[in-house]
Amino acid sequence: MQNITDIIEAYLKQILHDEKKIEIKRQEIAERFDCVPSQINYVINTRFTVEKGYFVESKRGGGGYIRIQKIVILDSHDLLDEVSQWVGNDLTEQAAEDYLIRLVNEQLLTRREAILIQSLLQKESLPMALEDQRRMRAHLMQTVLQTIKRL
Amino acid sequence: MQNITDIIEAYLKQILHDEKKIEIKRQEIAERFDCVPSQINYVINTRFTVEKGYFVESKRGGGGYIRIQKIVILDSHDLLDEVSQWVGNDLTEQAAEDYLIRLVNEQLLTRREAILIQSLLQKESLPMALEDQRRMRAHLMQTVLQTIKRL
DNA sequence: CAAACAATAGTCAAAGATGGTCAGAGAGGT
DNA sequence: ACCTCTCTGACCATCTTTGACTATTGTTTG
Repeated sequence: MQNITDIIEAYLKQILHDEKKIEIKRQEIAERFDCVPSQINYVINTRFTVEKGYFVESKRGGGGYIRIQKIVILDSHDLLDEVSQWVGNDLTEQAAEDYLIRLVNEQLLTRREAILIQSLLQKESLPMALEDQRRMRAHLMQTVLQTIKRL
Repeated sequence: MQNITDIIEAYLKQILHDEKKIEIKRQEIAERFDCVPSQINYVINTRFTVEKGYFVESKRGGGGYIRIQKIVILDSHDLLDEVSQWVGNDLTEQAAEDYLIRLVNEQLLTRREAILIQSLLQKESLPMALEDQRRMRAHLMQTVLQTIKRL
């Protein structure tokens, strides 16, 4: 945890813990953490993705900003359907993990359950060509999502 | 006990005696013991395996690490190993269900967990030829059994 | 108002920083 | 000699950091 990305991620998440939404100036954050501005894009692209449950907007030009919001879904059924849509029929290992963490955070799964499922979705568990693997993983994830509904 | 592998193994285990989990930088350890970095992989692959009760994670790139965790040994490990033997590399849907029920009865899984896993092992979730299906099911079940050990 | 200028943010590819793999050399025991 | 375990290094994979170039929006100027 001594790489800048993790530090900036922690900083932003700590704020998001209290506020529901934050608005930053890319340049300011970059200065505060003494890094190049595009580093901020990297943080956002890797740590504040849809899979992880964030919604990001931005505007360029004078008075520009980057706004990060935690996606709030009131009804858990909706969340399941939405994740189902995002998953589609192609899913990487990383995205699967992100979704599972999300489901744990939304208390639709326990940590144990998520770990079990994750272990089944990792590449070692799906011995087949990469492309088939992703399709299979998506298929299994869809099953999980449907199963959660009737638990 | 004069080879580096044993020395590094002892060093790491001594730390793991106090801490439940350690996180190292491959390069640092290699330097400390004056060996090539890949030596560390050798140590981990031969001395910190799942069979020996360790769980290892790692990350590459800036801020990378290797994390080693001791798995808590349950008395039920025998049962898990036994089931693992029975399962082998061929498993029918019915047999899978029976084993899962057994694991629930032995309180190694909750009912919910078993249902989730079962849904992933049913034929609808494994779209492939029957024979491959049974092999895949066995493979996934083996993963489950291993994973339970570190839950 | 259009053109120039200023102020932001985005993209992308290259470089940097780690860890992983694997085949072959080396060492120790039988 | 032969076998097994250890050690090494070249090459690979993945994640992070940087910076040059691009795109968009707001402001000023002719």
